[in-house]
Amino acid sequence: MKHFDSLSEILSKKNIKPSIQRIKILEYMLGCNAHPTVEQIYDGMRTRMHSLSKATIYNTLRTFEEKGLIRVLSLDNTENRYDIITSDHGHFVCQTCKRITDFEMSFDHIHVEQLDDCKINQKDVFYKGVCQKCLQNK
Amino acid sequence: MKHFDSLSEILSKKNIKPSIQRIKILEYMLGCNAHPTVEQIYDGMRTRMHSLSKATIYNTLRTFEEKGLIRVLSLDNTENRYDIITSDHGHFVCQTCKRITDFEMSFDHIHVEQLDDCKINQKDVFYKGVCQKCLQNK
DNA sequence: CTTCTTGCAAAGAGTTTGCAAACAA
DNA sequence: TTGTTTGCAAACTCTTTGCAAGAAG
Repeated sequence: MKHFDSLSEILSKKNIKPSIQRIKILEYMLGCNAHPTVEQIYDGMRTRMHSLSKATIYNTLRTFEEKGLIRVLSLDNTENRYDIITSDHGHFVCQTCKRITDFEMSFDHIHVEQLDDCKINQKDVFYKGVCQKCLQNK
Repeated sequence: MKHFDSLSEILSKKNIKPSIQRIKILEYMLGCNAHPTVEQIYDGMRTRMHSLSKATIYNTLRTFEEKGLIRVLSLDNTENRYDIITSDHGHFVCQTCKRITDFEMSFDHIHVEQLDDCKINQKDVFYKGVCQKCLQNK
């Protein structure tokens, strides 16, 4: 199976029609292990795709989110960051360099009795602070 | 000790000069056990305080955040929500009614080795889903 | 007097939307 | 054809900022 086909299949399985733009954006998100902003996606993709509109990126990312392909990280009401959903993990946000690092953690043993009657769709853990690199550069 | 004095003292202890507006906003935040938006604070306070500017609320809340009095919950890049900092707790966000409920949880036993070299200032846990009430109303 | 705070209006940042053209089924 | 997606520009929402007037010490 070719690379391109598999991307296309990921989309189809989620009931997203696989347009070129959507495939390329998915490819970008999978290849990029940061947590890019729309701006970064836009800049990063324009080298290879000349006519791509930010509106399309916004729309595509929203579609992806609705279908459960990505997670939107809204950290401080500035730019959103986007994260391909893989396994359970927490996010560490460096308040200095704004970089986000994933860290492994399982949510299984965090049981909250108080929420037994609610339907829980998503669990997010954010730690905020200063990363090692920025601590050293002070 | 009078009520007003104690509010004023809370601010002074955090090195925030206790202006009328700041005291009133603090009072509102303490009395309100929701997680209000700026709009809600504005509406809620105007009944008792006629000349109050939104800019002042924004500025005050930012000051409060910087001094560690409140926490800003940026959930989806729409309006921010503001939370008086008390003890450790998680937040459950109902995606239907948008209400936020606190739930008790301690972060102590969640140790992440990977982050040992980082300075962690804040830990946030968000669960998102549908609350009991909204599940019933379907 | 000097400094900090308030309130208004304007500016700014990020995101969404309306619509015509392009594309796909 | 018929419906969906794209791309541009304009609109929109929330937040911040500049500045003059006011309050506090």
